[in-house]
Amino acid sequence: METITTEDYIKRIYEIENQSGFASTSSLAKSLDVSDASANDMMNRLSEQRYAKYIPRKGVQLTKKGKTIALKIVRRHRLWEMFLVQFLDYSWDEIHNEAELLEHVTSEKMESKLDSVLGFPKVDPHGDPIPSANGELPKTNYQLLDECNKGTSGIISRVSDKSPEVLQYLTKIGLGLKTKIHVVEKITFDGSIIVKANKQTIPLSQKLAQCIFIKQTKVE
Amino acid sequence: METITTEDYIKRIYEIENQSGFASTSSLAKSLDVSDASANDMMNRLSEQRYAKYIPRKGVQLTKKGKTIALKIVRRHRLWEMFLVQFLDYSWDEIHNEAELLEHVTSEKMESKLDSVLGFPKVDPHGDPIPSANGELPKTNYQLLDECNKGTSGIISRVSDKSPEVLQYLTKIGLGLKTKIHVVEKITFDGSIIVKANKQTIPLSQKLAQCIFIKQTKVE
DNA sequence: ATTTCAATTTAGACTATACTAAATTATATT
DNA sequence: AATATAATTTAGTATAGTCTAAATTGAAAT
Repeated sequence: METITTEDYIKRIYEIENQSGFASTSSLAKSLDVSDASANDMMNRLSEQRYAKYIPRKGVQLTKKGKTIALKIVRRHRLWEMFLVQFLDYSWDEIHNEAELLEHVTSEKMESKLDSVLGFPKVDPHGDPIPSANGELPKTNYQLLDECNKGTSGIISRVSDKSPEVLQYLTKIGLGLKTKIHVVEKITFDGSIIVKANKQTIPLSQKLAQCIFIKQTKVE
Repeated sequence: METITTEDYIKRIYEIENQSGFASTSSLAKSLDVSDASANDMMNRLSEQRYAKYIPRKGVQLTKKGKTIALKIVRRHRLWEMFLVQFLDYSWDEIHNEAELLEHVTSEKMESKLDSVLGFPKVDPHGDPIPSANGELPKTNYQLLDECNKGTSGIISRVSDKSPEVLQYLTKIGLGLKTKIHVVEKITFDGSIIVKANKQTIPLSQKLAQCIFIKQTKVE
């Protein structure tokens, strides 16, 4: 059976692996804020217990067993986030850390009751897809705002950064899920991007534009 | 800061202490299903950290610090139980173990949001009083059914046993919180008690009658 | 007063997780 | 090819929790 710690590692490996194919010792250590030695240790243990395949000096990749756990936890995390927003009146910038704890104390029964009272949602309050009970992840077809050309229109559909600062800032400037935006200008100098939304013209740094996904309505 | 384990010990000490004044090594060990040695160990650690006063060969008693923690956890436990029943459609026999986990991952914010969406409840689904945010326990004035005389009438207001078996059995024979009952007969032979409820005559073992508290409406 | 038995405590060992410091290896640069 | 740098691994140690087995203590019964 998995401990909270191993669940956290597994989930993090899953996330890193999705981005770069392998979770290296140092990426994992940095991401979980532990020493490289600790991460290395855990990689060995996870590999012994067949949650991950360990390729020395390269990193780990989850096995099927590991991936199943990861998706379970991601599912629970996202269901809880929905729940906090819809039933406890939380806002999208306050939920990540709470769900980070709740995800580890969720029974099958609770998971399915949550799912049901929420009306079987497909995405969470940040637009992240919620894996199904049997571990399937709905495919989405979003475009990174940073990669959209001038003239593109779309609807904000996902924000990948979960830090309160970023989410609060977006709220402050009037951007949230479902907001319609239009790319007015791309500044080559610093990669920033100027969009129109809610009848306002808003400049976004490149870094910010790299956290925002839109569903395109018009391609230029 | 408290770990989940120490929180569990503290809560259990609180419960045992309320019943018998002291939590002894063996009572604690038995109740938490650990060895006497482990319980003894923890008693020492809790005492070092000033959660409890340890009287050798006698047992522990919570300090003010310890009692504050205990009440916090009890509060969270009972709020979650309410929540599971009211929002997730759980029944009273399914909630104890779930709340046992949730109570340890509950922030101040979550606690107060729960309290508020529930309408600041005073008791949980088993009739147990919910400590207030500043650690006060509403006083109740209930009578143990086992101690009621023939002729007494009242309303079931609290069930102290939290095991699914007992709670399911009560449900099955038509007894729950708010059920009106009347003591028809007390059998000296085995201590059992015969009550009338929902127009039915129901025999209850002494052991069962010792789990049920009523609010008296008529004393004989 | 002594014995006996149950409860308590101590001793020693194990696991999971973390750390720091040192050693090793791989990669990139000259 | 030789070296410098960065990443990884190993070694050794710490802490919180668990256990079993042995030693101690206290209280009840003879």
